[in-house]
Parts: sequence; structure tokens; C-alpha cells
Amino acid sequence: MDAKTRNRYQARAKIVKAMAHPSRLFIIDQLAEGERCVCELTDLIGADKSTVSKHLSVLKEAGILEDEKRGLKVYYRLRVKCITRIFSCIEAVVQSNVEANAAVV
Amino acid sequence: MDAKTRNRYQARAKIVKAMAHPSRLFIIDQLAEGERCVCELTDLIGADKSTVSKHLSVLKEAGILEDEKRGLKVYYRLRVKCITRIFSCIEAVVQSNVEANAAVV
DNA sequence: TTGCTGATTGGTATTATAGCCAACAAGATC
DNA sequence: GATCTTGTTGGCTATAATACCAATCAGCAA
Repeated sequence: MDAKTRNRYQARAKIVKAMAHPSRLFIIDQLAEGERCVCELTDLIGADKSTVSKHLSVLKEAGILEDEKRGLKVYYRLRVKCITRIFSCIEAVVQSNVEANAAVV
Repeated sequence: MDAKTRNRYQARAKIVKAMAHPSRLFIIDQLAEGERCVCELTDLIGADKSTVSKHLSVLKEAGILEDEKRGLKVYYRLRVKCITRIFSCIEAVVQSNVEANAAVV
């Protein structure tokens, strides 16, 4: 694999890695419906706000989210909408796994 | 977040996490064109064959790939085809990041 | 049987990730 | 200014991921 190819896949992996966590996938799903402040997401997820804040910064750093401060609150939203389309295929794999497991039992 | 929701996102994260590595994204891309044996992928990637074998088992364990042994060789292929469609959106984020960086400079 | 090829598994060192608490920063409100 | 609310950052520990080498396993062939 040459350097150019490696760079291309590293750039892609950075994005995928940023999504590779239950809370972060949940955040993406929530933001598909519109912007949310950190406090709302913290309530929904039920983790420490510092933890949620770090998840959000991972997604922002990857270019998936953008934020905007208004008053005391910081609102996050999706920067590239198509992200949500990914879920349909992920869900297809999940379903396929469920069926495979059912077949074994 | 209730237990059911948490389980759903954990299942999804398992799949996304399995893809979250440059070599594994490369493997998925290669297999989109048809099955490959471990030796071919090892050559293409240029890592130790034990490393490639482990990447493949991560993808298989997640339900993304399936394998078949024929003679001495083990062939891997995509189990759920739609996985490849994910790349178009990932690439959109990558491009968006490139443009944002260009704007800064 | 012996040896060869292709692939997996075990061991290990290095590095990255996750989550909490505590401390701090930025606005709003009194 | 004092204080409350909302978020971020630093520090820490625990856990997971990565990659290599070495050893092993499985199938083929001499």
C-alpha cells in the first residue's frame, strides 16, 4: 500500500473511529432530528457531562459535528447530513447477525 | 438511556468499531470487488500476515465478512453488500474537512 | 513420513480510549 | 462584585486495541 493510499484510508478511518462508540452513535442519531445543547444530550445519555463533552469534541474534531454557543448553552448539529444514511446499512448487518444467531440456536 | 436503547447502540457500535481502522476499511474496499484470500490482502496491505489475519477476524466476528477455506487458502468476502455505500458519505466528510482546512489557510 | 505453504493463535510491549472527579472558564442574573 | 448555570479541560486509573514475532495448525505434495 503506497503512501497516498494509506493517507486516504487513514483519513476515512479517522471519521469512522470518531463514530465508533454507542454514545456517539446515539448523539448522531439525536442530532439528525435537529440541534441539541450539551445539557440535553447529557440528560439523554445519562453520563457525566464531562464525558459527553469529550464525546462531542471527538465528533467535532472529526468534522462530523459543528457547535455554536448561544448564551450559556453550546448547541451541536450535524455538519454533513448524509451521516444518518449510514445507519440503515449498519442496522442491516445487526439484523443479519441476529438471524444468523437465531439459526444456530 | 434505557437498557434496550443502550443495547441497540452497542450492537451498532460493535459494527462501526470493527470498521474503524485504515487496513480494515481497505479490506472492505477490496472485497467489494470480489473475494480475496488472506495472502492477497497481506501483500496489498504490506503488514505481517498475523496482523492481517487478526483484522479479518475482527470483521468476521462483527458479521461484516464471511470466510471459506478452499485448499490451503482462506477466502474472505463481504457478507452484507451495502457496507460499501458507507464510503460515499465518509468521503463527503473527508472532502468537507479538506475544504474547511483550505479555507483556514 | 516429511516437508512446504497458508493461516491462525498466543505472548507481549506499546499506545489509545473511556469515564469519573475536580478545577476552571464563560455568560447570565441579582 | 458575588453567584449560579453550562461546558470544557486536566489528571488519573482502568481497559482495550495494535502490531510484531514465535509457535502452532491444516491441507497439500513429494
